[in-house]
Amino acid sequence: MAQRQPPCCQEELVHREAVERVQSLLPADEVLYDLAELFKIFGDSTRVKILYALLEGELCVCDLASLMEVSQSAVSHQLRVLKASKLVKFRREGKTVYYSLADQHVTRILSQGMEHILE
Amino acid sequence: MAQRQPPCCQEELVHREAVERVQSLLPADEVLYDLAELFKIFGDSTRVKILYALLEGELCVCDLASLMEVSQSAVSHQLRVLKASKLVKFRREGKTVYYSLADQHVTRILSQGMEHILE
DNA sequence: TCAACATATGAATATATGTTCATATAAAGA
DNA sequence: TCTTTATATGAACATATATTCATATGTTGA
Repeated sequence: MAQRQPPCCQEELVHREAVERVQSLLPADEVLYDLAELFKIFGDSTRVKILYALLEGELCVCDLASLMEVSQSAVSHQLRVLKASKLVKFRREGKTVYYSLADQHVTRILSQGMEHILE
Repeated sequence: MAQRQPPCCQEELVHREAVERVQSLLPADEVLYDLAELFKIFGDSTRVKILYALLEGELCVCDLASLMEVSQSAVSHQLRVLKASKLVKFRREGKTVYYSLADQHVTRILSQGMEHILE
């Protein structure tokens, strides 16, 4: 994580003012770390596909498994991740567990990303 | 990737209509894959920090290195990734290379993510 | 052309993470 | 209670990826 590196921009004032200004404006490292962790969740095609599928409404685990074309186990593991990040919620009905999106952020994040891609 | 799994939801119609409907609405696998690849870029704290820093304006590589507290090499490697995803652009001025955000999507994606986190 | 600096990049390494396999838990019905 | 079905989870393995180190490339000025 940290490092000590050979000279870089030794000319004293790299662009000191700029760097200091940005530094004062940057969110705390912890926040940036959490943010990265959030995006990491979206950074897997199985999970993205699950999220996209849930845009249409709730689905049970095996519905998702057949959609994804991955094993029930894999889906379940991923749902666990999504659950932990509060991106999805679930309700149990007998043996079946139905998952759905937790809030609107998922929709917005997905569509912003999609916009970038489709350009 | 693929799999053949023990019975899951054998009861014939999992929720066949729902699954088929969602299936017809889902973007192509390739698109979903690209989308995940995009988010993967945001899923690293060094890169997120770089992007956040660039929100304030252009910075050179060593400015970024000192902000990030990582080596010049590490920053450069990450800038390469960001460049490849068209999230940042750059201009050269003598020996110095200045990076800046490529478009507004970065801003929007970051802020949507931030909103989710701060809840 | 040579020296110095800013940046880029290849190789190696360490770590993170997704899937599979086996199995556990939970609910329903006989 | 026993069985079946749906889901969850732990361990192991394979792959992906971020950083470091060494070095290359590109630019400026002497």
